Amino acid sequence: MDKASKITFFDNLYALHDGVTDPDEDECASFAPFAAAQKTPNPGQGSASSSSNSNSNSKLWDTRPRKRNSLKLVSTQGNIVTSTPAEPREPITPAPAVVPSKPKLPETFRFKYEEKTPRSSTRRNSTSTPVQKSNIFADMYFYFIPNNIKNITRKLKVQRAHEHGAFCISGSFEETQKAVTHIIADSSFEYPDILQAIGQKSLPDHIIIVKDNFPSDCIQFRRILDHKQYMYLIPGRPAPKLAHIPLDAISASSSSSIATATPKSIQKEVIKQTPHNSLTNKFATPGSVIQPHGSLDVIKATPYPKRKRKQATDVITTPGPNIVKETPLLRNRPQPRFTEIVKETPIKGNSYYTHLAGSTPAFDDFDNLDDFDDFDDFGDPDDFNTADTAATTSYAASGQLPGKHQDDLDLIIATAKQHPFLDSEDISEDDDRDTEDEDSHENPRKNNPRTSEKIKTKGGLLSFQCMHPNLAGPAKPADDVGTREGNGGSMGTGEGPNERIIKVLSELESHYTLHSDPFRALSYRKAISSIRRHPYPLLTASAALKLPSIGPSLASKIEEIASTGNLNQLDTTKTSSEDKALKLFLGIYGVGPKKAREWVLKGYTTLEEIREKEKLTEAQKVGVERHADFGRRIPREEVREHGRVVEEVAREIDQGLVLEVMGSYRRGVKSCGDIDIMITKEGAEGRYIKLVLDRIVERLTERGFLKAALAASKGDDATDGSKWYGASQLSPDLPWRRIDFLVVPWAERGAALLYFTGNVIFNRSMRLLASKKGYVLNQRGLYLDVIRGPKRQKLTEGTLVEGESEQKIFEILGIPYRPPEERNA
DNA sequence: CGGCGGTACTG
DNA sequence: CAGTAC
DNA sequence: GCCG
Repeated sequence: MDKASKITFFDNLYALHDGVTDPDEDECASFAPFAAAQKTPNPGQGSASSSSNSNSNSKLWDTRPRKRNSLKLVSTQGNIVTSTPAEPREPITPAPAVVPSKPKLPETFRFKYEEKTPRSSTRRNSTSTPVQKSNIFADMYFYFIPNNIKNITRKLKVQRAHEHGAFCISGSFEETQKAVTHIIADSSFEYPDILQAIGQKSLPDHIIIVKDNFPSDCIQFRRILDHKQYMYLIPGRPAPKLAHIPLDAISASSSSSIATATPKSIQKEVIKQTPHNSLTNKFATPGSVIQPHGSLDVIKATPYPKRKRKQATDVITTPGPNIVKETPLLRNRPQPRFTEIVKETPIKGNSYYTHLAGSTPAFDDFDNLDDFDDFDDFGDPDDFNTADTAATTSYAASGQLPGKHQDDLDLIIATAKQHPFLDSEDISEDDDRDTEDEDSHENPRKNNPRTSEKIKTKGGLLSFQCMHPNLAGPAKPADDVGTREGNGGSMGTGEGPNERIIKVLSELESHYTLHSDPFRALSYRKAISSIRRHPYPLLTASAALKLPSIGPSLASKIEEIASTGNLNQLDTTKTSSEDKALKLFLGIYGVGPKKAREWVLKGYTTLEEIREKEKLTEAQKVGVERHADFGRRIPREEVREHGRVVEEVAREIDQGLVLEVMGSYRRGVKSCGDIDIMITKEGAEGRYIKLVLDRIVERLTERGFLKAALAASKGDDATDGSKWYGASQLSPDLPWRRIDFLVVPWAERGAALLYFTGNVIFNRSMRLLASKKGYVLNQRGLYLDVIRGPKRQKLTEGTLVEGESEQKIFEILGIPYRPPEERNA
């Protein structure tokens, strides 16, 4: 069911650093997303700052929204703006051994708040925000480092920690350290930095030091996670003197000796730790121990716990969100030229190759290839999403776009819009143009009269160019600009007013992509695209909020970037080794997010380790062995040669077979990620063709051309979708190549051709177009009247309108035919 | 709160 | 069915 | 993480 699948899906997800909102699984409706609170306006706030004196050096940070709408605290001058208690309050210095009873916080104990985002409340309805969301951090004393809330992100972290029961201490560490149970360090801090920050030579073992993603992870999973997980560890901290204690033992013992929790937390199996562990409890160091499934063992016996358990397990093992620094983004890559000429395929000599071999993922160096094409024409979710973004965003601000990739797509859309057939449709565009807001909304439903006008002016130009295939070609690969290391704050460089923001968000996006949070990554991509189309510098959250695809969370991040030049969350600029490994493993054919993550958690970092220690599926074996090969681009000429060989053999078997090399080759691109070959025959049944495919494969294998099979259609008469994925090699001195055979019924060859020729972005826009007109376009054909039931289930196949001819599909959709070379969106 | 594309093969 | 690929 |  949906619920189930959702849960399992979220199994994959990581607790995010600052996820301002909790994923909010179904069971925990009680945890209102923080964002909601943030949005809520702040009516009477008069007494708030009634604070006063009390210059105790140390205080608790009370970030908790008091009423149900406060927030937006002001950190006037950077330093701890903390609240000052109205009533003078003793510095908190509980005796170490004594468990401090939870102090009641004075009502007036709070930050100063300020109205900051005027329009905010209109955008999202404000959910009521419980003052205390949970109590998982009860009796924990957090000392944040840096110990201030200058940074909005940190501010939020403090706030959230507090909302979940933690005491967040500010002020001199010296004075408060007896109370401190946890040091929450900014991810950019290493152990020495921390010592320096608090002015200590060393730290007692009982104080837990974790990275600042720890609290948010705990909150997300509503458990105190094991702080010893690598993603929370602070680099450089000396190993504890105590011998390492097996987790099992610990969790066992701890689960029984756990302190009580609030009813709610019990319900949620939140295990609480006792504070001030040290003396009495040396082994069961708080946090260290607490395994989420302390209580899971109980559950184990119940019928359904499988999922639960799994989830819990995942929780423990979830690697922290580490930011990947460089990741080539599609949009930054140079646009391919569509010249047929293949001049010396640019294989950056051996360096590229060896680079790959040297355990760096193949995808790293795409920017270096002077001809770039999407690595994976159809499978890459990124491409998909990018396409989506572009497809739905249209022409806006064409002028400002110095040849970005989306231009092409915009063209398609613009073209479509201009087409007579579509004119009557609701092809909307954006809303008013009064503000700086240059954007079009994604799914606007209104038919703005001015729209057509705009299309004519702006779109007119586009549509003109649309007639000229190579529009996007000359685009200057703007990769240098703004990509430079430039630490400088607002380094605008010629590119755009918000390059810095875009760059930072891009890093986050690739981070989430790497860590298998595809939809969050999608949101980032959309946001980036939106920002990119915004011709003015974004300075405040409220301004950013006005852009489409930018919500509260991103808006606050944008403001932070605009003001500080970067994002605290990103400070970890250094790509962690875990991330590198993750990336490496994800690059292996047959290895996806699950496996890659599992392996990383096991501590593997190289292919060799995997090869030796892991049991692999057949495909994965090939993937590991040929990792370097598969990572390499295939020169167009070589693709052609592969095609030739296959065709030759095919013809020996049946003269009537029709073969076509699809994919990026068909689009005329100079180097391809793989080889896609369609096999069909007029009047032939699917079953026959399938038999033929088997024979072809057989022969090619004998011949030594095909080296390995990765996946193949089931023997039975797979009417359609008969396919064969594998590897081929032209000659012993060349790399193995990924090659796909696709058996297609004659009647569907047009749709198949269209679909498998791509590129993804183009496909996307075609689909979008089709759906706007009430069609469904897929790899089998163009359908009309596909009826979907409630649960998005297809009730009716719909009637096939066209599948044989690409041209006709274009025709029916009402757009001019575009030869493959012009489909490089 | 659910959707974010839709389908097929492997184990 | 989950994981992966296209 | 955003949108309808």
